Amino acid sequence: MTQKDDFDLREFLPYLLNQAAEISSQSFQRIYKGRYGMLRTEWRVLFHLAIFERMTAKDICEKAIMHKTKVSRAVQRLEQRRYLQRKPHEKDRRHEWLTLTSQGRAVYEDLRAHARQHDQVLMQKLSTEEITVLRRVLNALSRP
Amino acid sequence: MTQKDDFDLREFLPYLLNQAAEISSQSFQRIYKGRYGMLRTEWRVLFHLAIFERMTAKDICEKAIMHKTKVSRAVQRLEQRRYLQRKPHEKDRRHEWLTLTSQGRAVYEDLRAHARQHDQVLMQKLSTEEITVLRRVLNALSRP
DNA sequence: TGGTAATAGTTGAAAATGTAACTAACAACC
DNA sequence: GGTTGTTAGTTACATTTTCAACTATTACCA
Repeated sequence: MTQKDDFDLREFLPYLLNQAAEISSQSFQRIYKGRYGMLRTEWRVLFHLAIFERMTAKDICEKAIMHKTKVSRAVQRLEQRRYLQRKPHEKDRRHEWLTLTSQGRAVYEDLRAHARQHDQVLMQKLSTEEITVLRRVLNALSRP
Repeated sequence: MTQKDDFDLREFLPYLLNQAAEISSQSFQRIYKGRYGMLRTEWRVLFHLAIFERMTAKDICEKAIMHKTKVSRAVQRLEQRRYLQRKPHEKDRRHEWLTLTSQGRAVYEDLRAHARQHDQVLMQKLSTEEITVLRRVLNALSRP
């Protein structure tokens, strides 16, 4: 199994990004899955609602760059677990306001602590400057 | 929809990495899916076989950090399309050597050209130094 | 040697995701 | 005001992925 071709996968950004995303997500996944049986889509929605307090599904789609069916299903599951509530939108009844329940917020706060800790561990592999550059670059690449 | 919590998702690495990986993969996906009806797992296996010439499924699992069932199914589909061949492993008949057919290699070469081009476009958003740092950092984060 | 454990890879069922069609509410235009 | 188009969100179905169980082969070791 010796390398033959000169194309190096380790320089191909979509590949590298996926690999790094996959690996760096795994230990956090064990936490939200293990403690609350949650999926990736679900913690993302939960975090957005905690941070922005009140959003419609559409808002979440845009902020999190998730497809509306993913958001719809994540919202359903979070509602079933009583982590969020839907409230009617007075002006436009096509929308629904979504907010976390106190139970949902408690889950968020627990997960947030783990997220911070998880990030610390990841960042130990990097220098301060690398972290700055990485965040800037990833934000740039995240805009289509 | 105003920000309430002080936790910033745009600093949380697993989130950022996923976002960037997702976005940057999309346009490449259109290529391998559109031209060859391939899945992400499949181009990854194809590329590994092209680069390393001869591998077992296990080798691919390790290099690409993919689960063995994913690899197994990708191999099946690539075999059906006559992009790869299986050959018996003389020493240990639990293994199989996998190699690309000339047809598979042609597909690879086509996709490789698109991959390079795709990477060029992505990198236009970044400075030379940022690219260097990014690659180094992503490689570091890709090791569990 | 024989019996147990480990490994490479496959398969089937369940879970999750993607795609497209759908409903309900609003907007715009005549 | 009624017709047509648009938007938010849901649902149904097909495709993919995950998880656990399975086969076949080799390794270990008493």
